[in-house]
Amino acid sequence: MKLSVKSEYACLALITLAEAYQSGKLCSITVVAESKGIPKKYLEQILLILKHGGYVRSYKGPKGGYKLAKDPAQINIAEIIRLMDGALAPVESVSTYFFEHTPIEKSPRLLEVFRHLRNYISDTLEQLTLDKLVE
Amino acid sequence: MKLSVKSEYACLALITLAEAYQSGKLCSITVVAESKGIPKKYLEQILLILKHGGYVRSYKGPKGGYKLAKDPAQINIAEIIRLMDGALAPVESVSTYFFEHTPIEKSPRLLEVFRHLRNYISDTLEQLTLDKLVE
DNA sequence: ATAATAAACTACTAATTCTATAGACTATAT
DNA sequence: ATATAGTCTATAGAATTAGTAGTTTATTAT
Repeated sequence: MKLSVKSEYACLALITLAEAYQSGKLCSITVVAESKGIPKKYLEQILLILKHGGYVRSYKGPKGGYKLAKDPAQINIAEIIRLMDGALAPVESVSTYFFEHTPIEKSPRLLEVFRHLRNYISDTLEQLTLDKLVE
Repeated sequence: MKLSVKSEYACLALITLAEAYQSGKLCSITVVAESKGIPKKYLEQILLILKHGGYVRSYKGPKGGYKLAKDPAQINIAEIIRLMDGALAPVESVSTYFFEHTPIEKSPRLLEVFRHLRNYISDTLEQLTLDKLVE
């Protein structure tokens, strides 16, 4: 019931890019990694996933780097975590994305509570867009 | 951001024992395992942890088995999950139990949201006592 | 007493996941 | 041409998870 470091890194990287969004400037992997204390080679993979997900754009060569592909207000934390870690659900079977049989189904009331928690977390993080996270 | 199977098994086992609580009858590991579809030898370990945690009492020998050590209304799901899986926090650094440095600290606003989620999950599961889960 | 039953305990293993590193390749600005 | 910066694939070490195995201890019934 915890967030992966990978998701945390993804959020931090996007926040960094969101801060640079107004100026239109690019940020290199190195700059992002150093500003947030993220291992550079690991961040590389994370940014690639974000790129394939359509959240960032990249430019090669000197003066190259990354920038957000859309407005910070159009990117929410829920979708980022889902992209990096999979479903947000506290229990797999509560997920709306997959349905796997898990033992907890044997208690409908417990399942109900976890479903509620999933919705709450989901709603909260869907409303949390990058513009609300820039300093 | 998901619950372990171990926690799910623990909750289901306790619900089973809560259902037998009024009658005062004991439930053997075999009975609990079969009624909830839990691997018997794994459940054995889980019940042992619950016993050491003071949640259940056990009796050896023929006619032996397990029963709750306290009233179902005195046992909440939050403490069970903490016992089995550790802190409930969606992010370690939000935990009140340990303080470890995690990357997310670099964004106080994000940390704030996760802290809120932790409290919400915690409060919800602390109010969820076993008596509310019996059929 | 003894056999049967059921919990207690310890050790182990197989698979998966997570975090991170390595290195070769491609594109681009100067 | 060269340096810079992203792309891609592979891999490795550690930790965790879920589950199994086997032996020991206590208790009940015969």
